[in-house]
Amino acid sequence: MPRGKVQLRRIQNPVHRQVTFCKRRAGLLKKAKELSVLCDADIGIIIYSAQGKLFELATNGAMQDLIQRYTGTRGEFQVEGGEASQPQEMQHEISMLKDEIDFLQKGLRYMFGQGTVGHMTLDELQTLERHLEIWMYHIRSTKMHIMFQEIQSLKNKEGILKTANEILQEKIIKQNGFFDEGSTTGDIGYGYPLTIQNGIFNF
Amino acid sequence: MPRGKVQLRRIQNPVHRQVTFCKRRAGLLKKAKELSVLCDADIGIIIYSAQGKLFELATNGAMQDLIQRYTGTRGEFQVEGGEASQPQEMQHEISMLKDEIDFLQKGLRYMFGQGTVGHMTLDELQTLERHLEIWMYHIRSTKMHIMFQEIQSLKNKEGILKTANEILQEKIIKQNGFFDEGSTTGDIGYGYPLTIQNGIFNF
DNA sequence: ACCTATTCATAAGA
DNA sequence: TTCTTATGAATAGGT
Repeated sequence: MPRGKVQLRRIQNPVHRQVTFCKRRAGLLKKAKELSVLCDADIGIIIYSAQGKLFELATNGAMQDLIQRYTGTRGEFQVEGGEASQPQEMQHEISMLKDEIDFLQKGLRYMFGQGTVGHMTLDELQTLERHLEIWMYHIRSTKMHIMFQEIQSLKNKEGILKTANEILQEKIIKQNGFFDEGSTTGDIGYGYPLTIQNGIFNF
Repeated sequence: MPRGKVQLRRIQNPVHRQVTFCKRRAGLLKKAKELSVLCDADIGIIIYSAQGKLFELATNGAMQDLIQRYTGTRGEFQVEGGEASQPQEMQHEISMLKDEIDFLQKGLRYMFGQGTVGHMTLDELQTLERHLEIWMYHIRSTKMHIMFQEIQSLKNKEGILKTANEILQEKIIKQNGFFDEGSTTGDIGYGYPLTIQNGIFNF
């Protein structure tokens, strides 16, 4: 909403998520109260945070009444022995999440294989996009690594050459001191130290 | 609110009240769904209109589970042993799986910035995919170009050093020929030509 | 149902 | 946590 639209997905940052939870929860309950008053409705809200904390609202003051009315309305539901269904729900959720992760991996096969992107659903495409990003990341990382190796190798080579060069120059100067005062340095006047720029790029 | 603030009391006009009930009810349920998704909360809402009509929402898909959880939480209903730890472990597993999915999703959002990928059409997504590939291609090309420049620069440097080195060696040999037959070459015996491998990688 | 003028809700930052 | 503020959302009153 404000300061940038928000995505309809689980907020990644836990702190951010918690703050938003507080704010929006307050907003939701406020809206519910308003609706109840304005339109003469009975409203009950039960909120369980991700941490399992309970927040509730019953505009008629008694959630139990509302629940009874609800359970009475839709049949013979009994409040008892709720132990079985809860783990079942969680099992289901775990299964769903694992399926999503599995699909992320399946995406690679899609792309490597005959690339049957044509008949994919919107959801599948979105998932595939995520996978594409990861895939490209790995490829890029590998390439970077190899190129760094090459660069390092060349720099080492450069160092060896420079050292050899210095020794050779010393040798010449030394020899010149003994036997020759001529223009020897002119022959090797390549302008060392080199002025070639290093650090063209940074990572 | 708009077109004049509304009083926080029961709307007198029945037609007006009914319209407002519909609108605000929809808004409330939408907000609840958003809160549920954004903050990973389980939310149940029960609304009885003044006429006794029921409207409900359960973000986890099962209002009855929520009611059971609720009555279990605040009632004296006992949890028989063994089953208690299981849900906690599953909660943890769910959290881990969600984190993993979050991680996979983070990449795309990063690239699209604050992009509103959430509510795009299939065509828009396809276009976006093409743009993504082109974009990545350009980024990669630019990086490759810069790295090639660096490599080329290093190779040039290497060539210059080698040339200088050869000239220096020739000079020494020449000087030795004139004045000294000693073990001059031993001093610069760095093993040229170099044996460092080139072509570690290919593009 | 659809359309604006307004007010409301709230994300981000302090 | 609370306050501020810029901005997206919700919606009251019409059509």
